[in-house]
Amino acid sequence: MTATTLHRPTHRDALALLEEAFGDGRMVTMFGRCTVEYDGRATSSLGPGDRLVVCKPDGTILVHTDEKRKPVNWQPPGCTHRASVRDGRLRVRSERSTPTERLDVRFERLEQVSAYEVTDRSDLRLTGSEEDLRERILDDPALVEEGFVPRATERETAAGPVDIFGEDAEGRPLVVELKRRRVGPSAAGQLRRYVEAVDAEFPGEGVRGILVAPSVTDRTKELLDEKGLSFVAAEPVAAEDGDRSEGDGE
Amino acid sequence: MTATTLHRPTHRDALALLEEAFGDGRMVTMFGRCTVEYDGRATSSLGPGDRLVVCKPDGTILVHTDEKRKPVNWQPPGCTHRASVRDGRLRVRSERSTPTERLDVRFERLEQVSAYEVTDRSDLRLTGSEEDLRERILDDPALVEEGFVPRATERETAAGPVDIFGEDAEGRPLVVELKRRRVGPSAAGQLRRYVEAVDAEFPGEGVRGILVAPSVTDRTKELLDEKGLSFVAAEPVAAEDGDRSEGDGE
DNA sequence: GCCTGGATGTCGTGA
DNA sequence: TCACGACGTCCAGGC
Repeated sequence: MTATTLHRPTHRDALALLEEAFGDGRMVTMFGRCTVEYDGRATSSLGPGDRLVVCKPDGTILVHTDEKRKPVNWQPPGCTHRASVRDGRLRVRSERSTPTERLDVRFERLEQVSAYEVTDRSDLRLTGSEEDLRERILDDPALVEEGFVPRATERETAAGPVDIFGEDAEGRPLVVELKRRRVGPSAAGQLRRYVEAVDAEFPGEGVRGILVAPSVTDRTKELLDEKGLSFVAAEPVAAEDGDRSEGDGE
Repeated sequence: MTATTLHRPTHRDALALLEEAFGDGRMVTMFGRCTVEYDGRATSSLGPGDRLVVCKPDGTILVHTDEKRKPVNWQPPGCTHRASVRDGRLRVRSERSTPTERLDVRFERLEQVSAYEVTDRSDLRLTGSEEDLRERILDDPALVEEGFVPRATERETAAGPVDIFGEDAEGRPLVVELKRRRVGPSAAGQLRRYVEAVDAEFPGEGVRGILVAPSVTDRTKELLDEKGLSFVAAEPVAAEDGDRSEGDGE
């Protein structure tokens, strides 16, 4: 892990560092007054302003202003970065094909350039996802309803894969759609399509559909009722029973 | 526009710069070996590794590895950043309420800290959006079909606002759903919901629905056909007729 | 504040 | 490669 930084570099010096860093897979940040042109899936133009530009060795480029979580401009992984000096400005160009996309950042003034070497990595562990909800229900199918017997996950249907497919206490086919958080009408439509597809496979068997999520919007509940579908409240992680006090320390 | 940088600072020096920068609204970057803990809408834990951390004055914080476009951890705008030294490590904590979310970044080694002052701004101009497609069609409704007469945009229905509502050459109500790029089955479902809602308003008038997009997937085309809906190919920006030669210069 | 739907969404997975 | 759906989606706009 090292960091190399140039403060108010000449374009020539900045160019040398950029080419070196792009070549040996270092991460780069630039800060300065620049314009940005993008052409690809859409087309955009960003007038002069102060921005932070991040270039990653996997081909990602991010242009950040001092607001918002999303970069104002970017390119996804897989792009090729090149730096050059044109008309007295330092230009960083990032391109890819399929789809054809190009991003040009032109600095009229560069306050700082840094190159960082990344050596240590470690993977993220995340809980609270839809997969956690699925595991929870497979552990305890009664969370959906008494007597529910899961038979398959991601079972293919004409309308796409069903999250959990099984039988209810009466032996009727049961389609379960999972959502990790509060849902809107689209989930009701999704479940309806699945139930119709499965119904076509098991005519006359009275296929049922249940949406499992922490909660649903009012409109969604109406839609479910109209279609003869059900909602069951469940969270991807078991709710805590006690409240925690949270101080500043550890 | 200024940049202040500390190379391999002591935690004490880094803390002083962070507090100063958080206080006067500067953007901050940090690079070093750190762990990250998040708890909020989900829960995650990231073991030690080299990362770039960006703190914005609007309360955004981003933790980037050397891969991917998305930060591995983050907080959205509106959070409060605080820095402190705990157990010999520099800790940056970012919190918000509604929902309650907390992010802790703990540096065991800090290679560099920088604070940037952002003064100049400029807004992004973007073309190729769904709104551009709408304007194109309102300019030339025959792009949808000969004789189409738009009557309203964002017209409210029981299923939500319809992109363009109008009449066909026969005077029948026509619902137009716009998508700026190639679409999947969800768009067919969305259009179907709109058409059903409008059909309930104009019983017996033979309400029609047309999906306008650059292209659709095969499955989506099937779904549209099943429901008696149509697809018309159109791009948000007029396609160029000639090919451009693209050199490296300007 | 909640709800809704677009996005240069990004990202993983499977065919 | 494309299609499809999840995501701590983010985000603007309405109410």
